[in-house]
Amino acid sequence: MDETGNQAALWASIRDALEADLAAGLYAPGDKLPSEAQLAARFCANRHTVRRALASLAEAGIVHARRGAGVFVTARPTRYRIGRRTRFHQNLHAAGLHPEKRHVRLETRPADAREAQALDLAPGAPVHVWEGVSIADGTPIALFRSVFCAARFPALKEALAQTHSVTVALARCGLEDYTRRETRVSVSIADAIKARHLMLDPGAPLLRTVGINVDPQGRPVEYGRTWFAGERVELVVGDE
Amino acid sequence: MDETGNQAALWASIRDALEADLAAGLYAPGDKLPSEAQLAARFCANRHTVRRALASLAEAGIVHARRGAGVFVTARPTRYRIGRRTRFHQNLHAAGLHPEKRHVRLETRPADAREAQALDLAPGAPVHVWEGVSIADGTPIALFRSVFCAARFPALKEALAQTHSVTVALARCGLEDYTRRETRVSVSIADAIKARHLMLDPGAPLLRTVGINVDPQGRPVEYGRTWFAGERVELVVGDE
DNA sequence: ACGGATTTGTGCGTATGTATG
DNA sequence: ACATACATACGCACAAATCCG
Repeated sequence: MDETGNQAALWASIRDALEADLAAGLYAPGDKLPSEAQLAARFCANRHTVRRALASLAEAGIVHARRGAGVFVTARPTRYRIGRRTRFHQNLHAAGLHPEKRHVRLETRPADAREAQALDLAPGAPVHVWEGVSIADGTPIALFRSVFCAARFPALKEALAQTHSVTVALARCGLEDYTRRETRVSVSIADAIKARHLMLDPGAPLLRTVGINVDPQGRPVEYGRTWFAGERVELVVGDE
Repeated sequence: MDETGNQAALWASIRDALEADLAAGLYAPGDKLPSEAQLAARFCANRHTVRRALASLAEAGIVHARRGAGVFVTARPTRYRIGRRTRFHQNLHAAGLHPEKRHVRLETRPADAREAQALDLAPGAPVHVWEGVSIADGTPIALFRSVFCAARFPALKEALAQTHSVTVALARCGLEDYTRRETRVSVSIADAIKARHLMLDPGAPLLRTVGINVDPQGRPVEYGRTWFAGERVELVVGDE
């Protein structure tokens, strides 16, 4: 019988008990659960029965097992909302996290072909490039690279260096508002450099977004690429 | 020198030429490019210069190299738009692809906790579950699992079996219109079963979306989970 | 760098209760 | 009443990955 009827199966009770423990914060995200043998002893059940319960939790993405290591509480992915008004600080602050941005590179250089096309500039036109790591509550969330037209926003580089915020820096340069025209999402694999910045293993899956922010007249102002740590982020679209 | 202004660097020209070839469809996704030596001969440049161009393409995710094998065109043809009006057939048909859905499972069973919560049902309430593979031009794009309230749409199972279309089947059951309330995007890793369905290697990264479609009154009607083949799909959000 | 202990993954065998026809 | 199928539960053994001294 499923859990359809009169009596709950033992494994389902174990799952519920573990789920309650997790909800109560007894085990924090990233923590290792007691070994299957220990759990079997605690619930006075066979290890297979415990495994059935753990499988149910794993299927729901609540825990995940690593052979030889243990069963771990899946770190709650931070929900990152993407839409017409994607703002990093607002986004994470609303989620109760402490957002932070660390500089990796900030320079002015000629645009390459893709950047020029995205920003509707002549190839080789000077652009400000800001690269950094987005951090929430101390753990790196994403690596970003934003490109802006340097001719239109001459003072943007200093503004970014001072404010660490695209929204504020653009406002200082006279742009009151901007919106996201389109975001494309794909997967990519962390190379050695991205892995180091994000504190991941090389080869870890990343969520790659490419977006263009436009001014109220619809002209592109920012060409942004972001690589999110796949295991730490869930993107949310809709319901703006 | 970079492409610092006056004159385009040779490697950039080579990259642009290759990119044009790719855009022209000269090399199809998955194809192997000519060897670096052959390309060097074609462009009358040193192999290092060709490698610089290929590196630029690889960095953009357009090609990827496999040591000892060659440089391959990254298969990322399908841009799949997600938004308030996500419709599989429309979506791919608009992209000039031939969409198709293959049944994997179609059954009625009690809802599990998550499904019940998503659809706002009592736990264990009967739901129709439709699972299948979305195919575009013969290659599998995604694995989907859709859950509907069986009490509200008693005839939906047959309608799905006949029409292979959520939109049409729901219309037959009296629901004229529905919209996507929210979509969550995350990465996951293909297990053996998903890999077989999607014709991928186990361990390949997937784009996982979880979405809820609601009727005009805002009541949830479909709880849909989809696993896209990461290397074959790019999700597009915005500009609806 | 290596070995042994720990932990999860997998397979098989057995037994029992329950729903189905 | 009976056979069958299925989910549940337990036990044992070994493989594979990991951890730690």
